[in-house]
Amino acid sequence: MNRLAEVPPTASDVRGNAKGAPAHQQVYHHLRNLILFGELAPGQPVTIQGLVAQLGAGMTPVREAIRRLTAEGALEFQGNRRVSVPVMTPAHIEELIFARQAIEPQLTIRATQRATQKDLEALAEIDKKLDIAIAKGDVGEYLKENYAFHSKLYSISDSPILSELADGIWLRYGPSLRIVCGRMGTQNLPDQHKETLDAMRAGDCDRAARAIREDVLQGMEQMRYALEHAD
Amino acid sequence: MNRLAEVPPTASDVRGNAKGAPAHQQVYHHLRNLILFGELAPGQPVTIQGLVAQLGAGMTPVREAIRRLTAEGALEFQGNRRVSVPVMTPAHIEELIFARQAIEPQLTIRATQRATQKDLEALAEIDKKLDIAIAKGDVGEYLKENYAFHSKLYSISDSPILSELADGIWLRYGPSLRIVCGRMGTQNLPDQHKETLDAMRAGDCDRAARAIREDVLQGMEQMRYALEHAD
DNA sequence: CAATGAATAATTTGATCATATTCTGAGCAA
DNA sequence: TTGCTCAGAATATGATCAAATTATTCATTG
Repeated sequence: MNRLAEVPPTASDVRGNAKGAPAHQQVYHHLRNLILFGELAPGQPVTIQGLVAQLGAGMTPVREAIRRLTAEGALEFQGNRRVSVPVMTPAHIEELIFARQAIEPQLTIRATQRATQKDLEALAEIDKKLDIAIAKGDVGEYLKENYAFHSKLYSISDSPILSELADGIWLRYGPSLRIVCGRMGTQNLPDQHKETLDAMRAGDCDRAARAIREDVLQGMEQMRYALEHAD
Repeated sequence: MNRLAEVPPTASDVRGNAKGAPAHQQVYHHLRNLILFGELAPGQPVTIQGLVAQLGAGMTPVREAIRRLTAEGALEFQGNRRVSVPVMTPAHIEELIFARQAIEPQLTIRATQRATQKDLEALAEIDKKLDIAIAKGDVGEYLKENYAFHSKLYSISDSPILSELADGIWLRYGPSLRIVCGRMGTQNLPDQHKETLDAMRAGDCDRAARAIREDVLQGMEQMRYALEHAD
């Protein structure tokens, strides 16, 4: 008993996977969301047997999910065969800043070229929810909607490889982002989304790219600053 | 019997891992090299049981290795639960070109800043072997040494995240690169390595970055051309 | 006598495998 | 064409083995 499929949806309501999906995918998505939205703290060890107990899944699916996340950089080997959530260092942030500002503007350009009316409306919708989350000071909701905005942008761009890269990068700073936001609240958060949307509506690739680049840089610099003044 | 550890080294001589490493890592590295150096053709299906038989490993390690490579984009799910080596499309190349020319120059800049005399000598050594391989028309050797050169550059840069990204990208076009080189031989291959080395010796970051960018672009454009005139 | 620390026992966790179950797609019958 | 059956392949499980960490013991020393 207590299989994953039988767990009540409230406990393990995992977004982004069908009910009938293979267990290893469900575990993967569950764990991924945990990491992406900061449910797991940096440095926290992730044990196979712990997840087996927590999710009511078998060892093999859990194992595979962990390998996958490890390959994506969302988890890291600790030399001895344990895995844990990576801790962010200034050097890591440096690299992530470069990678994001190199990739995301390009995705935005492509998205601008391909966006339909429907796409723009969907983005606007997400951005509205984001504003509400900020106004309410709801950090968890902010993280989800902010990710949703960028993620939607990726999917519009119709660039699977670059999207995957961007997604992978996002996964790497999820845990730390949560910590930073938790400390600073939702005020002073970057939001160049409206400028981005305006530019996209006008079909102005370069302006949209610049806006996203600005959004990315502001967010990352803020995170860097917060982490440097943490300990 | 017939465990991985007991197989004679000739059969499954897997580079880049210690003897005592866990089986899933050994399988991973083995399969990775197979893909990286074009032993597996694009489109070719990769079955779990096939690898179990071929490598003399158990199912679980093979399974994990496949998940990891899939996460890295070196293999892809085919919807139904088959896995195969991805085929390169013009759209994919487009994305890979952008990603490489965005990331590798930055890695080169960092490598130039950090390179010791020893590092430069190691690079020169690899480049010499590369020249020999080209002269001999040995495609397999060319692929290995060319990868070795860039890989060494990554490691000098001391930028783990960007290096991992670059490595992942490399993994995606390995199979196709093999095909292209097999068809065209080793003539007319790009080699801005000497220019890169010169610039690095002089500590000229920008010149080194430009040289690598040129190297990358030449190689990728050649591949694009070859693939477009393939079918 | 208390404190330290090396040696070892106990426990936790990871790695692997054999096996049972489920799923897919090809071949065949209606 | 549509539906059914079945072989083969993927998925999942729990048992077993191995490694590593933690706890404990006990002799030695200040």
